[in-house]
Amino acid sequence: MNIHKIAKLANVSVATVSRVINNPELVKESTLIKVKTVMEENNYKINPFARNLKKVRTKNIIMIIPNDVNPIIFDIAKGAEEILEKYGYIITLFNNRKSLKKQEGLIDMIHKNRNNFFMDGLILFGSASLQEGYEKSLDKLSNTPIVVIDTGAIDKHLDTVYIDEGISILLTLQYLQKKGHHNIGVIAGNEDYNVTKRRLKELFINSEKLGIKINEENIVYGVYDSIESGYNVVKSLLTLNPKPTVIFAFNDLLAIGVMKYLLENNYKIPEDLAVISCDNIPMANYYHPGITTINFPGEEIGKTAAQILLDRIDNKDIPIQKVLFSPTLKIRESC
Amino acid sequence: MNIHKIAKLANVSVATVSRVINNPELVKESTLIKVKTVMEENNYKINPFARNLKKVRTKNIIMIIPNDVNPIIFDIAKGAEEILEKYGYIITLFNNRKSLKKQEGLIDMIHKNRNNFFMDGLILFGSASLQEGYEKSLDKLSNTPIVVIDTGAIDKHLDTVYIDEGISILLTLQYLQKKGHHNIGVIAGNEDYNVTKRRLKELFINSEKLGIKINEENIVYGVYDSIESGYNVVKSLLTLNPKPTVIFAFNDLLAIGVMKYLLENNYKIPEDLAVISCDNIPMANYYHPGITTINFPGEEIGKTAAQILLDRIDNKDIPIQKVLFSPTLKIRESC
DNA sequence: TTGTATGCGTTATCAA
DNA sequence: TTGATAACGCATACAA
Repeated sequence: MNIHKIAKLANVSVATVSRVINNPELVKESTLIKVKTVMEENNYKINPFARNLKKVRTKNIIMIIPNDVNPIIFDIAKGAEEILEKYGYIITLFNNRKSLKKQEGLIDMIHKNRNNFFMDGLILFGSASLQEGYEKSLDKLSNTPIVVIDTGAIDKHLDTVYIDEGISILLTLQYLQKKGHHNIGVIAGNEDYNVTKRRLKELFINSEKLGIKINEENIVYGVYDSIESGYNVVKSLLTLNPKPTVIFAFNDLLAIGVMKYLLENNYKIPEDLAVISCDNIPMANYYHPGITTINFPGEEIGKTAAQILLDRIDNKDIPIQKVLFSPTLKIRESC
Repeated sequence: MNIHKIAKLANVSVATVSRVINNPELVKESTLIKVKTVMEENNYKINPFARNLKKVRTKNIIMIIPNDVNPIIFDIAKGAEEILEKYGYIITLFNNRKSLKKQEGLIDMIHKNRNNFFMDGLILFGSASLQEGYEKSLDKLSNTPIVVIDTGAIDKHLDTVYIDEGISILLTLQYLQKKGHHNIGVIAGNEDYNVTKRRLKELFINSEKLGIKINEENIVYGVYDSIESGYNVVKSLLTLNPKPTVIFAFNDLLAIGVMKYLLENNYKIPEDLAVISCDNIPMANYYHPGITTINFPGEEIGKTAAQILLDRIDNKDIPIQKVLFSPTLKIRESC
């Protein structure tokens, strides 16, 4: 069923049918009703391929997320939605697990997939998980409006909502110092992620600044989306001498793995060993004991990203925007 | 930059350029190289709108998920991926939070969005969350191959991979009986979900069969994706007289909310009060104590769904397939 | 091995 | 207020 058949059935021209769809105010009431009835009766649906061949806005925003675990994503999506829906856009979360499994660069995945998806713009969550050299891949997407939500380094060429990891680390270290912890065990996430490198760099800078010493051997690496890795890698930190008095995990999932191991082995948290981390996922509140963790203002971040994207869609020539968000520390029982 | 310009620049016809893209084996080596070079130099990208106007297979499968929480989804997706990727398909998780917020029927959302996305088929997870009357909406999608993964009632008209809730409930009750529990508190999920109705029905059938009495007042309702609701609604069960000796939550998130409340209030689990639930999300293993829960064979389910979908894409006229999967009980410390 | 011509379903321009 | 028709970019049957 296409526009021609509808036209024939309604005894009008294709142009009139098109007007009924796109500019109904230009069509006489009676023909409008007639055509609409025919469309209804025949369950006519517009063909987006043909339509977009004429370069009409799709009103679709796609948000690419690098993994299926970190729940801050949904807060961000919620915030972005709130803004975008005012302008008639639909936001769709797009999560290609396959590309992750294959260690394919995120951007290359987008590039490949964009041929298969309509969109007016892209919110790209987590250059954090992008491999080195992704900037080159990004060029392929030259004409697509993109906003990056980034916990790693600031990219020069793109609009970016940036989460200040320096503050995360500083807040954590200051709090630990205040609590009297001098010996910190660190469980970082995937070694090759920008966010990991960035946090470690900030860790060195800020610990030096505060006069806290963190030995190389006190740092181990887990996998961000694997609770199990937290469970496993903490063991090596417990063999250190002197033993750390607190474990700083780079996200809540790692922290949960750590705590499970500690609880199973009859450690009291935080008395025997404290735990602190980043993300403030809902589970951080409902684990027992509750997890002290860095909170990122997800909804605000989403709203800002959406606004910037709309600006960019509206006018490709405005200057690049960078917005910085600062996290806060959510204190619970684990530390 | 389009196929015509490339043709002109390379001094060949559009047909040849098209062949370079789609049937390179039909093109002479030297022209192939020449055309490819020109395409490269001009950063030529195929226009998917024009291409799909010609009804080419997109090799895209979309999996619609009803909410962003239940992690079994990712197991299923993993299984489905494994099969689909053999045939060159890409599976994409598609999660439209907006439609959920608005309580819009899931199918209506798909219908609206399908105009904006290319796909050869659809894996529809959870008629569980579909509202009554969704079958009518489904008709709109008449021509799209669909496989439903369903924990609720079997739909007559669609290929379905079905999870046997009768067995889930039976296994749970048998285990509780064996452990000597006669007074069971039940925390069901959203009252209007098919999966909830189905489980409650099975609960009545099987408890009767086993001679276990479950009073109406022992059943309260939470919200599947809200840990907090589990935390809150368990309170009323604790005021019952006699007090239940075990809480049966309809999913792990609810169970975690329950356990958080119990642990905060110095209940010993399972000595003072046991907890059992459904889903076996990773966190069920890493909560402390570990949660005894019903395990669904997610990967197997995904593989089966993918295979059925491929069959359907291949031949629209084969009879409807129904496959039933049985869950198992994963015993940990909470019960 | 390559080229010509046509159709895919829609929108937009122009004329009536 | 409506209609005829030319694009849009690509794939393909047919011809050469």
